[in-house]
Amino acid sequence: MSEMESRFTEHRLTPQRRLVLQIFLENRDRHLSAEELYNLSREKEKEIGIATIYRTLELLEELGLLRKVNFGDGRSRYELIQMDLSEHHHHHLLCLSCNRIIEVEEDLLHQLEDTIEQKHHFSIVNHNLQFFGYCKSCQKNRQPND
Amino acid sequence: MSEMESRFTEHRLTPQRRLVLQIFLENRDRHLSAEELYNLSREKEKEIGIATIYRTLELLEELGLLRKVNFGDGRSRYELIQMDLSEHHHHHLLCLSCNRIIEVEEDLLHQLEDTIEQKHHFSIVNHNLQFFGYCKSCQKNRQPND
DNA sequence: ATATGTGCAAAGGTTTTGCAGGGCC
DNA sequence: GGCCCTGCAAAACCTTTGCACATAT
Repeated sequence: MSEMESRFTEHRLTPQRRLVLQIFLENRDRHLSAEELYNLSREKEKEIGIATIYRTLELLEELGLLRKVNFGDGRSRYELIQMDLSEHHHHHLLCLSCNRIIEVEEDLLHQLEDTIEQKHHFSIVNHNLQFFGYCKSCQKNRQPND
Repeated sequence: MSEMESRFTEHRLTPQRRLVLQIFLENRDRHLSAEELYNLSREKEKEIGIATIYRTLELLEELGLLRKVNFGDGRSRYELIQMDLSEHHHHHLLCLSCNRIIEVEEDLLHQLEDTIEQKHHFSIVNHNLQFFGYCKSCQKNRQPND
C-alpha cells in the first residue's frame, strides 16, 4: 500500500479514504460505482457517507489511483489504475447477455494511434476501447435469435 | 428519407418523430442530446415535449436509425447511423481542450477483433473507440503546461 | 488555531413514468 | 372503439453542494 499512501502528501489518508482503497484492492476485477462502494462499506460495518464516497472517488482520480469508466449504465464506475507499464493497454469486453465485463490486455492500437496523430494532427493522450458482444458462456446458452 | 420511413411499419411516423429525424439529418456532424433536440425543435417553432423526445430517441435507437453514444458529459447523445458498409468503422476524437468531437473513418481494428474473438471466445457485435487528446487548433494555442 | 475532512440534508441535473387527452386505423 | 402517441407534471435516479461539526497538524 505504501506506493499508494505516498501519494497522500497534501491530502490526509483518512479511515474513509483508506477503506475505499481497500475495497478496490479486494475487488480488483470489478468496476465499482459509488453506490456499490457505499453498500460494501456498510457490509464491513464501517459505513461511509455517500457524499464522502463521491468526494473520495474524485480525489483518488485526481491522485491518479483510480480511473473513471463509463459503461453506459447511467452511473460512473471506477477501476484501480495498475501501476505497471502495460496500464495503457487495456480494453473492456461487455457481454450484452450477462452484462459481465471482461478485461483484455491486447493492444494493437499503437499503429492506429500513429495514423490518426499524423492524419488529423491530433495529439492523443489516452483512449477508451469497448467491445460489445457475447461472452463464451453466453454463446453456449444462447437461443438462436437472442 | 424513404429508407428511413420504411422502418416505421409497426410504429407511426408522426410529425414529432419526423422532426427529430429531420434535425438529425440537418446536423449530421453533431451528436445531439435530448435537451439540444428540444431546443432545436423550439427554434423551428415546432416544440416537442421533452418526454416525447426521450421516447422518440429510444424508439429510433430500437429501429436502428440512431446510436446512443456516451461522451462522459453526463447526458446521452445520439448520432445517425450511416447506412453504408463503412458504418462499423468509425471512431471519435475528443479534444480535452475545446471539447470538440471529431469523427474518424480509419479502421485497423479488424486484426484486433480477430485476436480477441479467438483468444477470449468472445463474439464481437460492435465496438466503441474514443481517443482523448488535443486537436490541431488547440495544440497551436495551448500554453506549454496546459 | 487553522486547514482539511465528514455527514446530513437539500438542491441540481438528467431521465423515466403515470395519466389524461388526442389522433389514427 | 381500440390502439398508439403526446404533453404535462411528478417521480426517480445519480451526483453535487452548503453547512455545521469533527479531526488532524
